[in-house]
Amino acid sequence: MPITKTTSFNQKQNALAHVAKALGHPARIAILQVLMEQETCVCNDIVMQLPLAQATISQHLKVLKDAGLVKGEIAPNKSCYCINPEGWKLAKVILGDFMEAYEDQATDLCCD
Amino acid sequence: MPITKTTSFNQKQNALAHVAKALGHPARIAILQVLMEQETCVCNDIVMQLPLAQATISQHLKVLKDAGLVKGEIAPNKSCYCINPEGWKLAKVILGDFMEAYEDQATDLCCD
DNA sequence: TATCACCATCGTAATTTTGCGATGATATAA
DNA sequence: TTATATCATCGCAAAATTACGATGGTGATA
Repeated sequence: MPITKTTSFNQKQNALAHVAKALGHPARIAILQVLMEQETCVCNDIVMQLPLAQATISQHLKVLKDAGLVKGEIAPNKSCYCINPEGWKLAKVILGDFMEAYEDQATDLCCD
Repeated sequence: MPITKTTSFNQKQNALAHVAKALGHPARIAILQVLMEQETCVCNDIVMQLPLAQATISQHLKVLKDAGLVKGEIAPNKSCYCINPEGWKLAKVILGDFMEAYEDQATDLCCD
């Protein structure tokens, strides 16, 4: 595979793709929803609420952490895993800006 | 892999993940940006503007079509590939709703 | 008809993702 | 000290993604 993904595109494109990719799996969406509903940051309720093994959840959480959507203080026993407000806000802006960039002025001009 | 992704999660979660996944690759972002800048729907400028083979672009376009973000009338010669206004709007809502669902009320409560 | 431009699809190879059991590490509770 | 609970990580297997060359199909053009 000659083309190396990350070097061929600019920073914005890579950043956007990175966040979107993290959201690109239903399990990860479900995990985020659990974290949203959770007032306290107590964790591992995730494992109970989802039909996935603990190792799998942990893996998904890592992806979400890498994307900056989640942060976690791994204080064993008093575990803490929650949404990263800064990262979330940034993701919202990045995604929002991109989606807003297209205004459907061409609705009637385009294709059929 | 016992758990079959699509059956274990609800419709909304799958729909969201599906769109996000389509956005989860820099090449696809770049393709959409080309389509956004393109007033006319003339295509294959994409192939010229990106460092990817035609077959690869075509594959990415298929992913974007499946996600409803792009539509294409394959009228040979007078080709037409453009952003799908309806699908785009829907994606914007789906993504937007999800990202808005989290308000950072817990910024100070959470973790550290 | 033969050629050209445009695009989908097939076949293939490398890489990445996904999922899970097993294992280890760490702090608390018994 | 000995469990127990919580979570990360390793190792493995199956599946999906990514990229490309080659091929084929189709409409316009020479």
